[in-house]
Amino acid sequence: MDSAPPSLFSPVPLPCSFFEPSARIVAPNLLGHWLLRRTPDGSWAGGEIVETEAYLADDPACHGFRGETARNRSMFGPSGRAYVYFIYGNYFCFNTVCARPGVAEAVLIRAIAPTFNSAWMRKNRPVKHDRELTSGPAKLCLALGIERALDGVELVSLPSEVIVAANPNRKQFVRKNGPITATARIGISTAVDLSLRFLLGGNEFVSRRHR
DNA sequence: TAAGTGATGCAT
DNA sequence: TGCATCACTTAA
Repeated sequence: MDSAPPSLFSPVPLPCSFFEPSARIVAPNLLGHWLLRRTPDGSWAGGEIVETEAYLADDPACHGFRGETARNRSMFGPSGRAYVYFIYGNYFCFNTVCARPGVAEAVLIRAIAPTFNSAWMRKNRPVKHDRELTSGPAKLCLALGIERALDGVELVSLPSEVIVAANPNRKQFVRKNGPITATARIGISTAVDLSLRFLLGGNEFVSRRHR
């Protein structure tokens, strides 16, 4: 099904309009679509998004809640771009920017299935089992080589280093791994009661400890 | 369960 | 300028 040779694979990026609604809407809609990273040989690595979190403009847990800074600038830009930030002195996390310019909303990608070019991802992040490869927000950034240089890049344009592409078989993927469930978000200390984490509980690559 | 890691942002 | 905090991971 999803195992076509990466070099023959021509993904179609999701359109800008996909990311224009509130992150609350976009976050569940992203489940089952593809997060893809261009590799040095021009092929694609990545896989199906299986866990997301929405961060909203009026949400104290959102990095943009207290206004624009150098760090969160991309969140205030147009939708369909990446917001990549550095955290805990070691790691990067990857978001898709949503809503219109000036409105700081984004979707944190917390886990993907390592469907395409997992050999390349394992070079970036050596692990015993594929299960550990991309089952967390910083894990997938390591596996895909996502770092600060990719902050702000267009996710809707094929020449980009990172894109979010339409999975033509999304419906089947969601049916097989779903239903989509919503829970509280992970690792935050404010707005802990909001149900803005979305996941496909039947998929083994959902982040481990918080299934 | 806790330590590691350093940028970030707000208080001083 | 200083310091608490942090949308995490790993080793134990």
